[in-house]
Amino acid sequence: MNTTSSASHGSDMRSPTFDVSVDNVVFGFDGEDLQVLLIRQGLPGEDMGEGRFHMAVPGDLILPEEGLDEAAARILSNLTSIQGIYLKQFFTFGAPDRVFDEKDKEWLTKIRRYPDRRVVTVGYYSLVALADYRPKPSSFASQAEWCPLNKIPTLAFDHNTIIEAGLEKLREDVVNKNIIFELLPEKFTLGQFQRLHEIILDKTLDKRNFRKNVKRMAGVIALDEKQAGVLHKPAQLYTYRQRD
Amino acid sequence: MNTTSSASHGSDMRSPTFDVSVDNVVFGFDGEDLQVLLIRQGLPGEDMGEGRFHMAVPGDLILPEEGLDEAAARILSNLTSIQGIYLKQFFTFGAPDRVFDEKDKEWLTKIRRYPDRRVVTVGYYSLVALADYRPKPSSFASQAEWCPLNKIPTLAFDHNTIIEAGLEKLREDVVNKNIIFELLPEKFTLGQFQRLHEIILDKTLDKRNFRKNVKRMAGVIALDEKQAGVLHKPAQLYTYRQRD
DNA sequence: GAAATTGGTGTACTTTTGACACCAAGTTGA
DNA sequence: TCAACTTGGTGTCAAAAGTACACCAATTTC
Repeated sequence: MNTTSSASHGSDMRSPTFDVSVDNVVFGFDGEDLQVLLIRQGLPGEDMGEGRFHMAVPGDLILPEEGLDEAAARILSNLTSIQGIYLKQFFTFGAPDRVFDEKDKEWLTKIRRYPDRRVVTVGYYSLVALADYRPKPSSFASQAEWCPLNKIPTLAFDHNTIIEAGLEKLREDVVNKNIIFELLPEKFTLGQFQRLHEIILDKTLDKRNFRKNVKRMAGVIALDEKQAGVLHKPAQLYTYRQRD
Repeated sequence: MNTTSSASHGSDMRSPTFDVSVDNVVFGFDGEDLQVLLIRQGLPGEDMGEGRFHMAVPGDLILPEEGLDEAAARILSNLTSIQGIYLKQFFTFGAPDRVFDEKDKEWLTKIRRYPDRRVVTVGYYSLVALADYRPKPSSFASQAEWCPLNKIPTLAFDHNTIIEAGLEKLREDVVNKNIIFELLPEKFTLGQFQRLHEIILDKTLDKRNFRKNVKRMAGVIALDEKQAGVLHKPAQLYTYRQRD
């Protein structure tokens, strides 16, 4: 029984040591495509030749006195200028072999005090309306870029898995919670609204049925305003206000 | 920027140290009530006077080479005799002040090598049909007991919060996934089935409408068998087989 | 055999979902 | 200036799902 340990919150003296990180899958919608924010892994001044470094989802070790949500918000505010962005914890990844690629191990050697230490990472996703918020122009932001969902390359660690899981969770939440408006700009057209649904749910929707549902939706308000500067019939603009 | 750290997976040398644990909210249904498995925190031979120790949800630190699911399964198999129980990760709790009660701190001093180390815990829930599986009679199981959902006392750490969150997740999953059968014995009555729904969803359902829905449900099969030894009209038994 | 308890059944109405086709208002460029 | 292109915008019908509702049946206990 000593070797298998207790189920009553530890009655032996083993003491594994872990790092805990937060990885944040930032989804952005520009009215056309759904994109994910990626970071280039490289130190300033380093040779960034093609294929020498992985891209990764933004993330960091949590600080000693920092909560998880707090860490996720910090990581995000280091990259984008605007605060108050929607953040949601969705899954924790703790496989012992999360780090297996040699490039990733090398990278950890450069930036971590204990590069071999096992890291358990808490996955968050964030939602950003790209029309409203732009990446912060800073030394790190210069390494960040938006990547369309269907063009994501092989990433560092298990980050492809993390994005996939985040997207899956986003899908569920779009159906069950009221979060999709976090991806829409303040003023949006019903075309954009429908396109966003279609991308996230990965299926085409009937235009008339979709609009029928929007009419039934609380909080979606038609504005006295139309799109301008588009090369077709301008669409009416709508906005969303949380109902009480 | 040095003090706030990088968002590209750590470009400084801070190295916080954490323990990572798994806490498992085990739900059991006995045909009447929904119950949660609790553990009495105490070492063998210790004074277990009332109020001297907290109860807690079963949990343990994860082992150095162990995955999260694996840890959750180990914790559970140390308490119940049967394997293959449904397990699901639902949320990770990492507030810096998760341990604040003096009794809890004292307890950690007894069982942990580094009792002051911050612990991030990954919450799982499990589903058990009590008619089929019984707690394992072992030195630890003797400290475990089933507690009805509405009679849960003040628990150790943030375990009341963890149970609440687990129940909330269970609720969602009962609606959206096909998991409720994990709580039902192999043979069950429609009365039990409906009662289980009512407890989990916390609302009463119409009997006739409920049964209409069950008929529409794939995988629920009426058996050629009736309840026996009950003090009222015996009910027909049903079973569930996952459809292909 | 009466009382108590849970099991078991159908119908009518409302709401939601899903399928489906055409004209309108702008732009571009021949 | 008009034809071609592109997206915006609209209604109806049928099927499915949800909701409200009341009575008799089978067993046990006393």
